[in-house]
Amino acid sequence: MEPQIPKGFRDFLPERMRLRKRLIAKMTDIFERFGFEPLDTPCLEYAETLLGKYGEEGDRLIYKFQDRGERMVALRYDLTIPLSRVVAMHPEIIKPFKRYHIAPVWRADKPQKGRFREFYQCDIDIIGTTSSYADGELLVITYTVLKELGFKNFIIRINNRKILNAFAVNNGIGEERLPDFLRSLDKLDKTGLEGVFAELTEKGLMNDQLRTSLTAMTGDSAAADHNESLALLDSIVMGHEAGRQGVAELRILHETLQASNVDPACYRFDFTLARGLDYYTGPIFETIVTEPKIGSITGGGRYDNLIGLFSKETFPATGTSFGLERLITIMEELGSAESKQSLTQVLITQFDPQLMPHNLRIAGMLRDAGINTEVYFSQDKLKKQLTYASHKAIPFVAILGPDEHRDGKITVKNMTTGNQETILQYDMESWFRTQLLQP
RNA sequence: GUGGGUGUAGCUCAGUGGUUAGAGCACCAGGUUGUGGCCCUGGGGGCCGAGGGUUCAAGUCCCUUCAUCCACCCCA
Repeated sequence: MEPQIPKGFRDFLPERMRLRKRLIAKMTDIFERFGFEPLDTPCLEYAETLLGKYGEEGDRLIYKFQDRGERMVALRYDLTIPLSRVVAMHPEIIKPFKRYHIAPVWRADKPQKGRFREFYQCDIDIIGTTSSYADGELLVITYTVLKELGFKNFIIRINNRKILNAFAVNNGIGEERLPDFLRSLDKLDKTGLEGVFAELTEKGLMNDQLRTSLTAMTGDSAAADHNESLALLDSIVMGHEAGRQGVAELRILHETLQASNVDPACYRFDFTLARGLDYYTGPIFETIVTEPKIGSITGGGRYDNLIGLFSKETFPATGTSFGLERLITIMEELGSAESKQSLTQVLITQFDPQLMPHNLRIAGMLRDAGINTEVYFSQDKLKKQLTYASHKAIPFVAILGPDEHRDGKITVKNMTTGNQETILQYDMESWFRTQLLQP
């Protein structure tokens, strides 16, 4: 039969897998540095747990089916709802609860560049505090991760749902039309002000006051100075108490970023950021990269009411998510991806089947010394064995022939330089150690 | 869900309706019976995505279908 892989799903061959593992290790390291702890949950949830949490479009994209007990189950759509369920089921968890979760999620979407049906999210969330310093910390972590991965041209866009609400109220848009309004506003980057006006008109949301306000707002939305941007935001929430509070929260984010030495060029208070999910209640943020056009690479925000859906108590919460596949796509396009070198450090060639026990013994010694070692299994010509090492980019080869064996020696070869020497087996470990330390 | 592009060797792609469908790279073997990369020689590989149609003749034209990529919607 014809081998096939489901549409939108992918195999990760070793070369790519090495990069993925390295990235995940890096993020894990940073998350733990900030005091986050790991969590994992099942890939399957009851459908009712997920449905109705992501809006209409979200429900359509959830993979769902019946299990043998005829219950509707669904593959998780993100990591936030499972987290909410966990927190609601375990009220004893000490707050604030800071957890990270790196795992695949599934969406029955139509695949595209940088978009798949199975993809990894890397989430960090802080449950149980309303402090804006928590939101600020998420942004500092976002910055740290991208910096340490070697990213240069990225901008963290920051806004607050409270400000958007205030703006809508002040400009005659009813609460029930807010999601519609936000969706149109979010397209400003793509379609420009005229495009947004056109779409708002089509939706019947357009009015003169709105036109004036939006024109005024977006005119200098690219204000270089963050204090100016914040002042501008103040002016649009005029007379709206929750809106004022929203700006105050952003001031704390700004304070946090400044005190953490985050490059001011890497973030922006951006009134036009809306984000799709309905459940955000406070600060929202996402990161865009300018070089390869690929959409956002991180996204998140505060969702103080979500966990309440699963519990009598309410839990304030804030979180953000990194798109692993998109980070990788960018790293590959920018050429900062991993070298092709094998993880195997030494290949022990087979000279004579009679000597295999000695090959195995030597391999064991090297492995005990922490050196990744493989033995060649077949009795092929030495030429072929070296070709194998060469093609797999294994940096060192050890040859044990009858001559070496007789003298208790071994021939060791550096495949990069081509140099080789015959040394005592006793000295082998320190020889490799010295060589491996060199760049 | 809507609209476009592309399907020829493992990969990247040539191929004016007209013999037996090609190239580069990759792969295998030999040149070298204890030594990879460079070079030379040779070799294996293809239902030209699938199905139907037009034609004396189809990789090439038409229709259908599938796959894939891109854009929209939405999103990481």
